[in-house]
Amino acid sequence: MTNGRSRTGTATLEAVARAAGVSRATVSRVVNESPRVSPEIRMAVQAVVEELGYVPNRAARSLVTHRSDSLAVVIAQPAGQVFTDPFFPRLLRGISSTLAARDRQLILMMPESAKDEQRVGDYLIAGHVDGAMLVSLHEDDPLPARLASARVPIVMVGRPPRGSRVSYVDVDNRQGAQSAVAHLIESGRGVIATITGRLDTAPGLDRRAGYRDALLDAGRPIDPTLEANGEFTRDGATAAMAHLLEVNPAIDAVFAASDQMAAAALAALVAAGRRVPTDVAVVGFDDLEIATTTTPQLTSVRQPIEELGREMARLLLEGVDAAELVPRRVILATELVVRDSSAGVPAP
Amino acid sequence: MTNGRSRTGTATLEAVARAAGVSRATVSRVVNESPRVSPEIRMAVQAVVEELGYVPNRAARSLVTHRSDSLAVVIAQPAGQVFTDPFFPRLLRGISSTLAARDRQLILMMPESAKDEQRVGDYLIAGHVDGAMLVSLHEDDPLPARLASARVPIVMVGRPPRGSRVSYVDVDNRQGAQSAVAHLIESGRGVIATITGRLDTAPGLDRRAGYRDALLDAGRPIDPTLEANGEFTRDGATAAMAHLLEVNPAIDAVFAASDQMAAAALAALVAAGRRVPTDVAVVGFDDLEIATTTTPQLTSVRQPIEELGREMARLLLEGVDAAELVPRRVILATELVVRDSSAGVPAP
DNA sequence: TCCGTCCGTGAGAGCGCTCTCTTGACATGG
DNA sequence: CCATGTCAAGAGAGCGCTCTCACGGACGGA
Repeated sequence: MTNGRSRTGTATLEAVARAAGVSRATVSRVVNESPRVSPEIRMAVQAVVEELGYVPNRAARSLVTHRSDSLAVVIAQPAGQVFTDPFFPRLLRGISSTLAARDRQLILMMPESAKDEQRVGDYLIAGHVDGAMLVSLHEDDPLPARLASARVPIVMVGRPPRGSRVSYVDVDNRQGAQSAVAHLIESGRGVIATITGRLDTAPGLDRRAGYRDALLDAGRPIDPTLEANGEFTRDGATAAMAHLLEVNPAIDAVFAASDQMAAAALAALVAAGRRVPTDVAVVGFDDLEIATTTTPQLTSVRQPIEELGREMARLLLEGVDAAELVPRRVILATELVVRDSSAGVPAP
Repeated sequence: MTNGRSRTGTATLEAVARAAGVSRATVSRVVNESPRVSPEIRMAVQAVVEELGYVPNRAARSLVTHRSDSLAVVIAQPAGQVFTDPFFPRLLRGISSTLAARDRQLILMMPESAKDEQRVGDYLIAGHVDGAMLVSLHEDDPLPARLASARVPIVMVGRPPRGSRVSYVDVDNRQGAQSAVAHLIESGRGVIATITGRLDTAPGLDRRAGYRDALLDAGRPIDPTLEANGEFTRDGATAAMAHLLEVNPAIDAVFAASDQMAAAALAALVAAGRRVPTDVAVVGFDDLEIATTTTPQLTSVRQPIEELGREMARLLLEGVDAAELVPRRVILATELVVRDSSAGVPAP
């Protein structure tokens, strides 16, 4: 103790062993739930552990097992980008809940520069953690490959680009979009447009694909003039909506690939004199808070974000225990939340 | 290695010492930047360290130093409560940046139940971390006291209740509110109301106090009928606004203790046929995204959240190194961001 | 009854590091 | 010239744990 303050929890294996009249090894077995201990001794030792408030020293354990029992979460947010929605907290919560249940530590790393990220890589490769969860890396980030070649188990969130061989967890963007558009079709909408997200991202592409799926499923044609790129931004969506109305005034429904864009589209529609949902129905994606603050409230596709986190952690723990690194993936279903913006049937 | 996979970074102090032809102790001195090493030997050892890619084993170091070089962040979000704003990510980012710069690890813990929190406490007290940052605990949470009595250095965010003797970092809510209201006064508003937050919270009280300060500073009286409790909720603010208009129809400005409430108040004003900002000016607090999505955009008080995080980490690191636990506090200034909702001068 | 087997338990090594103590080289002062 | 001081460097103990191996008693079959 360099600072002169004492810590509790000072009980050691040795102390417990002495108090219980057994050897260190036996206490270790009890603590680690080895079956090779007789019931009586187990009970006796557990009692002493309880009494002394013994907590294993992770450092000592780690030193010999070469396991740290801690997993890293790397959130590499592109420089300066703001956190505009509660995605990260919810994801972290999911991850945290799984790790806590398995008695693992969550080490959070948020590199802000390329240099930071280099350091993060060094750290992870040095074996200080048993594995890492990678969130929100840009497409050409070298970290996944670096970790993979150092044989550090990793799990990513979101479908990785270029079919790289890593484990990942994702939301079923395609099916989510499909169900949203199917809902519009079922509720009687005739001319359904979409405002797509950035088409160099997996969600952007997948959500457009889901939109097309739904149309084709219903035997309708794909009309390129009903698709406009909103770049996942508010301004992009405003422009896209205006463009769509101009090219195709008969539009009576819009599926936007994000709630942000849906909100902007809604405003643009109102500005253009359309009534929502009477004249035009609007559906978003993500089910953020903004979906409930617009008038009317937005129908949207809800993502199971906490579960995404839980699955990431679970997958990673499996990977850590596995003898070999076999890439695995988990795709989670979404849920359509119907609100006023898609209610009613269009006027005849 | 239980899983048969090898790790890099296997170089040990011993290996470096052998390669450099010195003793382990000398390498240790070089690595830990002890001045008691001759320049030549230092250089030689550093070269070998570089060459072998040696990275100290934290577990081994921790075992002898009784320091973990890791700090916990405990986010105890009241059960089920949603994360509606980007406060946590930004705070974490600030914390992370300071810790990374000092080569410390950030261990994130998000207890979801009382049982979880008990475990978190056990963990922290067991000495696995050098200190803890506590975020968003409810007022009667036993954790701070528990940690304090176990002599675990802690720092909290937000003024703690009942003048307890812990270090904390906070935003100057009072001054922030004061500047917002002063701005309304300066721009010619005559009857300024406030929608307060929950008055059992420090921010709720402090922001109301700031509102009153500004009025008194301008030589105006405090009129209780101009204060209505919005409970920090949208619905509460809607009701509060309606009530204020009823009691005092001459209102030409409203200071709401949060952007959420300001947005609701704005909607209520519009619904009541008032023009914003022509008839009534509206100012919020927090400067969340919502402040820029309303029409007109909201003037608001911006909090330096990243800096809050940085200060927390800095304060905690100081506390860890200190010989004694002396509670310290840091109060950060806010910044008024003027937008359209408070523009112009009221109609005569 | 004797031997082989099984299994609960203990002894002891050693994980990689820090830190105290010791050693020895060299400079300085009486 | 020797006592003394200074300082770089090494030797070695030991942090708290796990894990292998050895041991000894119980048990079953011949």
